[in-house]
Amino acid sequence: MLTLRQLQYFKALATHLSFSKAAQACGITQSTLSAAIKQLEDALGAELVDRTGRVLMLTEAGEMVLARGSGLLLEAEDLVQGVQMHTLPMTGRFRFGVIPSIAPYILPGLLPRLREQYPQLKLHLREDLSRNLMNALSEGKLDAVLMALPYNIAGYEYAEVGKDEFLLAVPSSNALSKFKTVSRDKLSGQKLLLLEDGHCLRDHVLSAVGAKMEVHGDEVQATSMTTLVQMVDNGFGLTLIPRLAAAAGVANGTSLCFAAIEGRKAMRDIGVVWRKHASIEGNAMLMASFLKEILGPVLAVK
Amino acid sequence: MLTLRQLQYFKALATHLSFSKAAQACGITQSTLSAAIKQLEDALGAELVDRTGRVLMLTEAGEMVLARGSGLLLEAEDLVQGVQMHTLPMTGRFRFGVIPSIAPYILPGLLPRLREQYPQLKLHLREDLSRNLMNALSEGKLDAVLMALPYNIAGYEYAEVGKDEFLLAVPSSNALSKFKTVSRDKLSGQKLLLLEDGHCLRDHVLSAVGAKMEVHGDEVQATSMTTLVQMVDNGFGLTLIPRLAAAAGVANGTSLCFAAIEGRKAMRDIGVVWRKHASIEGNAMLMASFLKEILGPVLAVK
DNA sequence: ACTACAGAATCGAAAAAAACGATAGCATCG
DNA sequence: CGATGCTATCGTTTTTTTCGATTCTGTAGT
Repeated sequence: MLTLRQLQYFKALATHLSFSKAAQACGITQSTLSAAIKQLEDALGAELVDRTGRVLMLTEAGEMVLARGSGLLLEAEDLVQGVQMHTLPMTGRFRFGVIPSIAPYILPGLLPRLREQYPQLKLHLREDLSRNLMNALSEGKLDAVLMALPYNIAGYEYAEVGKDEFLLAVPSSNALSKFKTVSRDKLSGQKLLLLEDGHCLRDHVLSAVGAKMEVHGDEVQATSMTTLVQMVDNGFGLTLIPRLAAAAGVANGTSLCFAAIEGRKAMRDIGVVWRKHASIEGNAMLMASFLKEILGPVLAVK
Repeated sequence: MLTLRQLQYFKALATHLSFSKAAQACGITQSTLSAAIKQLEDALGAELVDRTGRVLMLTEAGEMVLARGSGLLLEAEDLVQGVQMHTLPMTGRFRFGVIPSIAPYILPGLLPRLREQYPQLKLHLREDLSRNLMNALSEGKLDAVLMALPYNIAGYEYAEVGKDEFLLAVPSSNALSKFKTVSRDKLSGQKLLLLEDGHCLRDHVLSAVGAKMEVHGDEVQATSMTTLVQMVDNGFGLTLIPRLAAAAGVANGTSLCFAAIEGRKAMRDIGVVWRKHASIEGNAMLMASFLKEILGPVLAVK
């Protein structure tokens, strides 16, 4: 008879491609896992792994079982969560991914209030690039992601939290620093500093003003917004800073001046993303509206 | 920890709404089932059944678990089938539903050939009305259904086997019996005999010629095509018989004459239906093409 | 109100399954 | 031709499942 545990073990085996490593990862001995896999193979009437080669390989049937078995495990987990959620919303575990250009500027204000309003919620946080967070989301390793759009979230659910305006960050030495607002034309020829590749903020900033400005190559890519601010402060160029970060004081201790971009607003959408049909949906939406409330004063909520 | 067995037991409980009956149905004792349900409730952290009332009732959470749990069980079963199928097509169990207006006229020719070509296939047959077969299909109690269209099969997969022409069955005493073909106009005023309600053949025949003919009420509804043929033979009226049944000799021993309907062909589509994404798909399609081959000489395969 | 009854919960014992530790088998590689 | 790194297998221990018997509970009938 097929059991979920067998699938779980097999999934680990498929991930580690080693009986011993997989067993270790599952917290059982190799012999137990070996027996479980054999059971599974018996239940299915097919070999799932090819043990002949130098390295372990999944058979065609194995690939099939991995794909559908993973889905089954996800659904099973989701069923449990769904029931728990249904009985008591905003309790239990909530694994929340947040992108680096949001996390540091929102969490300090968020966590205490969240703990106050939903003391039962066990929040797990992970800060990473959008791409990695979305991967984790699809594999069921995260329940929801707080990220910035535009981003391809086809096949996912989305709840907007607010719109985050990009402000031009100018060192006081720069002539532009005396303006409250700056038109895109004035940016022509200015040097634009960006975060390193992979940060969605980089892409969003580029699409907001990139065409007008001179983008530097690899040598001047910052790994964090803090670094970026320092570089701007030292006259390496200009950059755009989300209002969220500016309001959180990312430029404290520098002489940076902020100016709004005139004309078509330069901004990104911030929102919560989760898997379709996931039973965490209730919590995700509650989290989104909670964030909206908190960020209302900061963001230009449309 | 959630297990598939718990879900299985819970599903039985939800069906029978009685611990003892469900246990009996599962082939276990009441105490075992009771314990399993308690385990499940612990794993999910919620009461699933309301034991207080006169009769057992599912809680809201229980309904949820039933719905999603059933899906999970279906998928699990499908996974097993899928792998078995993948390794060896046309082996193992194949639960096949066939409607009454097809089964008797096709099975005698089908079964021997099927056993010859696919000796490994364990065929389970069920003859019932389209509606009941489709219900069984959706609940995972059947793997595929051989039925006649038009019928609402939205959400299912379909492979056509062939087109089955309706022939006018006329007793030799009737003036129409001397024609090889009959136009619809000639049918005006003739009495039309039909199968009892629920048979799709009834609906198909009605839509083929019903407008032209005089349909009798409840008193002359036959419960099987054999009865219907006898009634026609005894002069109670006319009917349409699928070529499939005629070719199989449904009118043997009677003096019935068959005539084709002129003009727009009166016919039904015969095909195999199965659940979308079911791993039985390979077998279902093989079965369909096998049937097409066998029925080719009989049906007017377009 | 008391009793009888039906059905679910509980308990201890028995059976089955899972997990472990140690060891044997089997490739690959130096 | 060992040595090495893995997986399979075996006997034992531990845990889980199941059973049978009993107790408990709520309902209906007297």
